[in-house]
Amino acid sequence: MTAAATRPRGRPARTARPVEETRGAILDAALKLFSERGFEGAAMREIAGLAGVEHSALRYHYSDKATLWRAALARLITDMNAHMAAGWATTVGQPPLARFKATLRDYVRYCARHPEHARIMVQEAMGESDRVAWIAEQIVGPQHRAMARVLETLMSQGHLPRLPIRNMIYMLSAAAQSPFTLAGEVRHAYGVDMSDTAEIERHADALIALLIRDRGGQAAGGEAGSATA
Amino acid sequence: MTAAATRPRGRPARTARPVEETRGAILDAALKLFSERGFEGAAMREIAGLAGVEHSALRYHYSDKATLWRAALARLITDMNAHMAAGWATTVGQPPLARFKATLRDYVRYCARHPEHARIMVQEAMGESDRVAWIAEQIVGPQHRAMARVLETLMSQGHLPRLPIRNMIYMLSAAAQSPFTLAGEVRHAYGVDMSDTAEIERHADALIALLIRDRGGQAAGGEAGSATA
DNA sequence: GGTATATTAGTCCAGGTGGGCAATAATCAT
DNA sequence: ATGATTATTGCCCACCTGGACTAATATACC
Repeated sequence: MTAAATRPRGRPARTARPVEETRGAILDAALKLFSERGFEGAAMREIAGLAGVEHSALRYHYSDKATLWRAALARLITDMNAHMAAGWATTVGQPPLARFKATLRDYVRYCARHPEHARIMVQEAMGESDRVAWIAEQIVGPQHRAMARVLETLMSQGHLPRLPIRNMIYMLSAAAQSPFTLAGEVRHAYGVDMSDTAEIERHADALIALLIRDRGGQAAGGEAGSATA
Repeated sequence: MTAAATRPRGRPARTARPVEETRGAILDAALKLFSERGFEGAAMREIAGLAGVEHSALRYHYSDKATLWRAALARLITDMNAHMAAGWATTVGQPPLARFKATLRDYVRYCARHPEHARIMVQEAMGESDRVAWIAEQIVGPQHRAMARVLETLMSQGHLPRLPIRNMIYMLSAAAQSPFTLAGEVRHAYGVDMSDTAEIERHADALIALLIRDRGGQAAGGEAGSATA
């Protein structure tokens, strides 16, 4: 793992590895280990090793462990916003219900590719650390405000069951994330690899069928599977 | 905190504190800290302090950190099985759909009172530790087998949308647990205390309304709130 | 060329970690 | 009474932790 230790000392040649790449590698490693072991469980030295740097480099780029954590999460949400915005752009012109379905499918795909996201949320959502407050303010707040508007519209049109918005949001996101957040459990219990494309699309189908009430009645699972794989 | 440190050495007098009580306190503390900080993040000494013992006592009763973890989880599922079985017994004689609804409500109540449960599942479901395998075999397997039978019956009767069972199970449990697992986030983002009884019942109502399709059409939220608070 | 700066590697430290082991006191079996 | 068992604390260890600090060196700027 300590793939470093061979690089010469001093500032590297401009051709060697651009700073952004180093920073990116560090954030990737941080995200992976924070999500697997939690904030306290993840060791700076291990993050450094996974990123191919010496542990002092972490403290050069990010002064603190807490700062590193915040940077890693900030990049995560930047990536998510980009992903969701891109998906949203491809459905422009379609009717609202179709756009919502497509967005749900897109969100499931995001959850499948970034299971760290939900895992970190769960890990931090307890203790009294100021990280919870940071998450609630920076991530949850804006996200939920945006969702609430869409959900209310769809409820009033009868496409979604009329439920308290907050409960709906939590149920919806949890249902989307669950088998990917628990991918290790699924693998052990069922021998199924949730990163498989077919499994991802099947879960998206299931989520849509569970939520959407179109044609005034049961939405059997059949109509899905349409989107590009 | 370290409420111990004053107790004299040697075996305590029979009147002091029965062994079972000590063991129970240790398991309580372990569960709390494992769920808050993860396996690596939770320190044996801190668990001991919370339980009011010296850290060597942990290694006397449970030889290993891993053994302690397993003991804590074993007691957790014992408690859950007892809780669910008790609830199940109170609905004997009622029609299957009513029993299912009551069980859902009961499960939501359990999730609210034991948020550590789901949190530990998420925390462990990743890494390559043998704890995942243990969970999958000891907990997830039996639980899902039991649920699958019930869900299939209800699907064939049209009370639930017909979806792949596995996806249904993961969506259902996640939707039930979510706001309690993330209680800290909810508190910061909405200022709402999810351990409040009214909130618990409201979430149970929402879950039931989301899942159940009775009368062949939309199940609006109204019909719930019936059960005892 | 010289100087400042950016970025790395490596060393050190005080404190915490899980685990090993002996000491001690209450209880139990004989 | 005595010796074994049980339940507990106290202390030791090698190792790991986050962070502070130093040395080294390639680039950028003058």
